[in-house]
Amino acid sequence: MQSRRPAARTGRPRSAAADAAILAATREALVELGWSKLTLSDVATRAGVAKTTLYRRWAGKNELVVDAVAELFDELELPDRGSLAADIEGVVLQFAAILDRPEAKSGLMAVVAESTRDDALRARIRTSIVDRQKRLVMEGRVRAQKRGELPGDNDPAQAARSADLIFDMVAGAVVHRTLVSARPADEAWVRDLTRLLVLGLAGAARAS
Amino acid sequence: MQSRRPAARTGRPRSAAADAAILAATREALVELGWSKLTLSDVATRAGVAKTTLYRRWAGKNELVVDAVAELFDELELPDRGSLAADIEGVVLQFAAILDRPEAKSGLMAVVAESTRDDALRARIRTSIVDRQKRLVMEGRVRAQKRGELPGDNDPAQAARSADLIFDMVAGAVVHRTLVSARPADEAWVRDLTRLLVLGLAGAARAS
Amino acid sequence: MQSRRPAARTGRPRSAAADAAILAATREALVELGWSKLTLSDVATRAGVAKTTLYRRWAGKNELVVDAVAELFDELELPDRGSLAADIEGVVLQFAAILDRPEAKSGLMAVVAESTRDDALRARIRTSIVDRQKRLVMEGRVRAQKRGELPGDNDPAQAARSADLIFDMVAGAVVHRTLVSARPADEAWVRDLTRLLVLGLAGAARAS
Amino acid sequence: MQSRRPAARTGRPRSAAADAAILAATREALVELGWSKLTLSDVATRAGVAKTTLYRRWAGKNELVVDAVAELFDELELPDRGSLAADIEGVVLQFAAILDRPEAKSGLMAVVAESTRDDALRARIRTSIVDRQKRLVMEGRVRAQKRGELPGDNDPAQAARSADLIFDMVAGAVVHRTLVSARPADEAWVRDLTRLLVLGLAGAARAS
DNA sequence: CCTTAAGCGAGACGGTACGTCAAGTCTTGCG
DNA sequence: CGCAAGACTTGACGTACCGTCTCGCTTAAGG
Repeated sequence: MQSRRPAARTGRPRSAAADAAILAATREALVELGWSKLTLSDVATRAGVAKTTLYRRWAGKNELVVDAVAELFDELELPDRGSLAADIEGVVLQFAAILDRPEAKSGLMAVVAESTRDDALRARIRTSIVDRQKRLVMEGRVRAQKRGELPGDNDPAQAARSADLIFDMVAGAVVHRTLVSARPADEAWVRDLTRLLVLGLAGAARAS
Repeated sequence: MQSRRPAARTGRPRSAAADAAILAATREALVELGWSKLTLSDVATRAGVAKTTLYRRWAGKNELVVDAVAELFDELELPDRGSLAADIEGVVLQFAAILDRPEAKSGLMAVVAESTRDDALRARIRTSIVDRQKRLVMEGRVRAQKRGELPGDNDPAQAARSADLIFDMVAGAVVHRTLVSARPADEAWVRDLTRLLVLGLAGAARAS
Repeated sequence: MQSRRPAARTGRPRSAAADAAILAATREALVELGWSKLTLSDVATRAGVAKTTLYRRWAGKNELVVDAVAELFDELELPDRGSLAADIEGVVLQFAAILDRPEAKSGLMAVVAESTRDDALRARIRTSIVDRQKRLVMEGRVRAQKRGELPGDNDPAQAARSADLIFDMVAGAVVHRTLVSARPADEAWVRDLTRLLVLGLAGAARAS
Repeated sequence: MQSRRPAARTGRPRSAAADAAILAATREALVELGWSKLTLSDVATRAGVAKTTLYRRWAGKNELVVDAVAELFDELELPDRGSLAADIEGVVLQFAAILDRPEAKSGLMAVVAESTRDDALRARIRTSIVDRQKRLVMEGRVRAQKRGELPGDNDPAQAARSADLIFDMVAGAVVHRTLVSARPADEAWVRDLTRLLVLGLAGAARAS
């Protein structure tokens, strides 16, 4: 999660409790203050930790917030609800629920914005957050193929392109709905989204 | 664009040139420095204007950047390319091109992130940027209905919901592709996106 | 009092009332705010006058305050109380009373401090304020000589030196008492001061 | 000299060198710029210190200048020259020499002016500067009494009043001579001042 | 068990930007 | 041309965080 140190074997080991306290304090501060007013001094105080301890483990605000937010997405999973549409609805609702929490709202978009000028940060976001979700898309696709809801992949490259597209559309739609349009991604909306998507996929399967 | 003052007729009038210079300087600074390293002092210097002049017209960094970025979207338009799919492709490519510019990338997501904690800012974003694009969706819908590509609106409320959904999906997908996935929203990708969407709409029209 | 303009005969003449209003407003602001927090904008507002009008007549804060304070000293006079000691006591009490007013306290020392680095300002202070008081010393001396309380001036240069010394001692003592020691220059104190001074002068007269 | 903190034993200790550098830089800036153009930013730069360091130790310009000027008066002492008159002359010349230095001229009167509206500042001036000098008056008085030049104190309250008066007269005269009259408090002038004072004191002793 | 190297808290440090304020100038339109 | 109004440039203000540093103390592993 944080910078790997190459096997320091002597000296006092780092407190494991501090990490958890810091990440929790970060989320708490995100809720209360939002990204732009969050300060590392404040986080350190909340965590009952010195500023130096914090800087020893994270390079700065961006990295810290990525890790703090990433933990929120660990709870995402893909339950088997019996059909492609139901599976999608389930996972999208989970995603929307996470994104509706203020610590995710405030933090996630901000680090994405920062990542437009910081490749290392973008890589960290991808590793810690995005790829974790994309895995769900792949699993859902395989599961739907087993069920016969989607055709098998004749062309693997085409399959990857399709997965990327679906992922951008679904994740993008939820984010846009939640943050830009500022309206809730509730069950009705998710049902409409899923319906449009599944119909599109079905049409594409017929056409190909 | 900035706060309207109710017709002050006495005293020296505000320099109109300064507004343009400031917004241009803001975009320039966004390109070079990105959102988080952009400072109002620097913008003022670039614009050849005093910091106080800047604060007299905008409440802060957020408001300024919204206005600076909003001007980028003024060039969006919906050319008639003969079919719904072609129209969508055309406008999405325009949107993607704007979003690919560094001043838009850096600035837009940052103010969206800020807006999660600032209702006035969100309203400003909506007025200055979002609604301008949504108008294109409405126009495209009407045009497609005239062509017979889409059924007429039996239920206006349902039509609005549908337009909102499409807008969130398309805009969200482009944003997610560009900023999160960090891959270009090029013609091939846009064609795939459009195809999936049009098939979905067609399927929905059949089903209803 | 203010900068002399050499007979402008065309255009709208300057409002004479404005001068008085500005100086009164300056004293009022001195009372309320003190020297360092007094601003020319505020003075202009109080006087119901534009800032430009103020700058057209005074070069800056220092000059304005000198003139505003100088008017306070116009009321000083040397009443004939029948003896040197009584005359001194009378005028010193008057001086102490003026110096006790907050607009004098705040303003006078500040401009004196400024004048250590500004010869023109020092000259203005001397002309407008100091020499007006020193005249009283000279008058008192002559009057005492007429009464036979002091010997005539055999040596005019020595007489001038003596007058200067007395002036510095008396004025300096009152200022120091009032501002530095921050205790009132009341009747008892003035009587002690006068007694010491008159005894000294008498001793000097005997010794020469 | 600055605010006493009650023995903080944790954290990085304050640099002692910084204090000296800041006070020296303040005096240097007073010489070059005078009180009103002295800025704390400039002082910080001269001292090779961050502005925050300066504000951490002094509340503002006034407090800083008081301390910077106070150090100048540390060199004052009362040498035993054998007679009351000679002792007075000696110490007055020292005082005049200090007051003639531009950093004292510029700074001292300004803070006195400010102190008319700031009781804490006046107390600081009194503690750091005034009382240090007044001690010299008391010592001189005792020494003269031992020599038989002045009568013993029958009435202690009267003695204190007398000492206060002498102090205000002498210090006030030197200040007035130097700053208001703007003429040097040289040996001849100091001799005249001392003579008048000693004659007055002698007369008072005879009369009582 | 005892050295020893790192972790740790506290908080001072040099910086940079903030948003505000006052100084003094300039630009309007009105009288 | 005087004047009121108010926008303008300039530059200092005092504050807040940044990320680094210097202390003195604590803590575990390894000799």
